[in-house]
Amino acid sequence: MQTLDVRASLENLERVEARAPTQEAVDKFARKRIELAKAALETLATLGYANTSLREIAQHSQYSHGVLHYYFSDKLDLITCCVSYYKSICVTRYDDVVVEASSADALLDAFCDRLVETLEREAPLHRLWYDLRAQSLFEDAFHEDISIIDRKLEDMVWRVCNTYCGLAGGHPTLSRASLYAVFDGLFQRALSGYIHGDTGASGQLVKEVRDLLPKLVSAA
Amino acid sequence: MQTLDVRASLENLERVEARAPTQEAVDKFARKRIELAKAALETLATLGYANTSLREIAQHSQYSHGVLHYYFSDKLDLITCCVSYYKSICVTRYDDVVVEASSADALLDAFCDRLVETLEREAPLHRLWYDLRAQSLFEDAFHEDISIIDRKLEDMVWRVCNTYCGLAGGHPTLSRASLYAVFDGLFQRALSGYIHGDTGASGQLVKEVRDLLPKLVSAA
DNA sequence: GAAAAATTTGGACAGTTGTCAAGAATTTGC
DNA sequence: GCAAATTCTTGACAACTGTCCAAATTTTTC
Repeated sequence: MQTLDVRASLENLERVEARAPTQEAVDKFARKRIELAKAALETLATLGYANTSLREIAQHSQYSHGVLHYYFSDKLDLITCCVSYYKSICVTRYDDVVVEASSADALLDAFCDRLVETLEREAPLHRLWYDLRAQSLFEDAFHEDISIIDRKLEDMVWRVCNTYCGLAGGHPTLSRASLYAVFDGLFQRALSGYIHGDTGASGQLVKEVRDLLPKLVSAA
Repeated sequence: MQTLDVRASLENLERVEARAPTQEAVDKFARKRIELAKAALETLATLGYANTSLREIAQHSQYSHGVLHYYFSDKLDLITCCVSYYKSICVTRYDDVVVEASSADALLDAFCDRLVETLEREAPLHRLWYDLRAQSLFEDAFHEDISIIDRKLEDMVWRVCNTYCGLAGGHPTLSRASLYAVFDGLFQRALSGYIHGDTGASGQLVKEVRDLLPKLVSAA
């Protein structure tokens, strides 16, 4: 069992004299955790939290079910790791859209393109997000990680809106919370439509956003 | 087993000659279904969809677990019945607020009061709604019922906003979908805060709504 | 290349799940 | 008040759950 050793070295890293090999072992262990979390995320996104068991997760990875308890102390530990990994994927989705924007219209175009792209290509992952966010209303253990991501998503929306308004020569009329709420809500509706076979869902989302965003900038 | 008989009479109601007693039996059967769905809703709201079993539901009712399969064909049938019952509770929450409003300010006051009241008094029920809406992204069987409620909630928000704007001498600047999205999103955030012990969640929600709604009415 | 450590496997466990059925208890119809 | 239909209880079932562990396998270390 390396688990405890690695954990210990994670906490007492400074006091360990043979740094190099231990550090490497820690990294290796952490890398495997991420690899497994990645596989777990795929299964979770396919089946949903309520219908996903550890055995199912293991079956969709290249390992047996026992290995999960070698790298994770329990199911909660695994899910938490999944959420952390998810964070690293999702919160920077629109960053390049923002920095590369040269005009308000160009930003709006790029933003809509990216919205549709992530909606259609990562639909299962998005629905898992909404699933886990709902779970956090019942399981306190999820709350902290989920709410951190929620704030980061709010920041992301804020950057887009604020940059757009700046390029349009004004500033946002709505609060950060309201801006996040409205875009998240529209996206969630489009996701539901897309998942259930409404082929016009993406187009409708773009139409809504194109109609909405210009209204949210104050007169200069 | 009355189940099949009642089902049949539900479908072939017109062709049954002895109307009175059969109809009564049907009603009785339906009433018991609702009674059980009510109890189930409470358990679901407490534990969440993922953590609620039929035995748990039965334990919090006054019946044994076998009775659930007498009144419901399977778990899905029960949940669906719960969702239908939930609909009858939720979609008229703000109706009297709308019809009794005499001025825009009065409507805004009453709306905020009602928001806080339902947030704090029915928090578990609200989190169940978000939970089940997320489930509908994985289980096709849920989708239809959930999306019907979603539309009714959108209508509800629209009535409030439209009435407010009318009293203020204008009309809403945002689409129905955007209006629902933003209020639902703000409410969801407040719900999360309230559930996790943030005592300022209600106040923050009211502050957001009071700031938001006036901005959503066009110049006459 | 042998000893030691790390990693993986597969089975076992106790508990839970949805579902079903036989019989007891209750209500209904006459 | 009795027979029939109903409602309800109880126990059983097979499958599945998270967790743990001993042994097999692989990798690392010297």
